[in-house]
Amino acid sequence: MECTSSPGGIIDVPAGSVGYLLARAGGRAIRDLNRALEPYGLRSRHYTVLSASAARGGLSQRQLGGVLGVDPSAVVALVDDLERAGLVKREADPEDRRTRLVTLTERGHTTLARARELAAETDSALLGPLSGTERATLESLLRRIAGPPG
Amino acid sequence: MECTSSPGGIIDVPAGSVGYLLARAGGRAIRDLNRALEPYGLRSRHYTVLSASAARGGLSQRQLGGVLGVDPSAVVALVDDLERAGLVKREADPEDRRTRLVTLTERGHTTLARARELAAETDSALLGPLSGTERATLESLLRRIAGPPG
DNA sequence: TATTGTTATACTCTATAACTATA
DNA sequence: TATAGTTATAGAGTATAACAATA
Repeated sequence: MECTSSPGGIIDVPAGSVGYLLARAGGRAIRDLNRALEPYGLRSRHYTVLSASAARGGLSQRQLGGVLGVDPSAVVALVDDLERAGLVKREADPEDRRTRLVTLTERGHTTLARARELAAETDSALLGPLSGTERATLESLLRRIAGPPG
Repeated sequence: MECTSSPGGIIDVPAGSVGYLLARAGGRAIRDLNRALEPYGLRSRHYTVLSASAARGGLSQRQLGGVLGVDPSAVVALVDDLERAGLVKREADPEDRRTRLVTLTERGHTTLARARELAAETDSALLGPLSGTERATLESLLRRIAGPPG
């Protein structure tokens, strides 16, 4: 009977453990990023929406949901938050009046830049125990298994 | 403007992306395992409780929470479910009448064995794109960053 | 008829505080 | 007083169905 309080590491990992380790590390990554973004009134989901909108320049909400693997109804709430904070605008699509193109405001771009820094710092803290090449290896392996959204 | 429907892979990953990839892969792992366990009326959290209880043989609920990184109040609900399903028992601790030792029933052991198989299959499916050595590398890297529970 | 955005709803997960019985 | 278990509750995340406007 050793280390029952376990304050230093993972002791009992179920067989079939890689999924468990992924879920645990992923949960930690989200919690850490949420904490870092808290002063800006944002959460990690807002950051991904902001980032995807900037990268594509005027995505519809349906496209946002597809790219990020988020349900369209959830996208509505996230864009609501960002619009209320003045970080994005919903603009009319001249080609289809059903869709609303999400674009970043100037303030949205500056906030995104700051959020990127915070995300990079959070990543560095999480990956602290790993060397540079090990981090690259991990990212490469994760990209191959993370698969499509959903 | 390429692949806006993105049915084949992750296209727009925010900078500071390893955490994002971890969260995405971890979410997928949990969803897949939950789906596999559904016919048994269990979810992934039940499986970890079952597995940890078997490995240590008679853990208190407080210890379970510590080992798994789950809040004690959540442990109560999980053990309630498992006890109702006849998979675990709450036994009196002869040394401290406050604590209740969680142990597996015979049926709990057989169910755990089956759940282990399903978890291993789920892991294999998730890690399908990776070779054996790559899987080992991934697991090793994850163990170093997953850190203590919580 | 199909699709976009939207609302409403529900269930899981997580986290916190407070209560009880024991220590 | 401190701890183990428990209860209640609230928030975030996720998923589904249905509806209005538009295609």
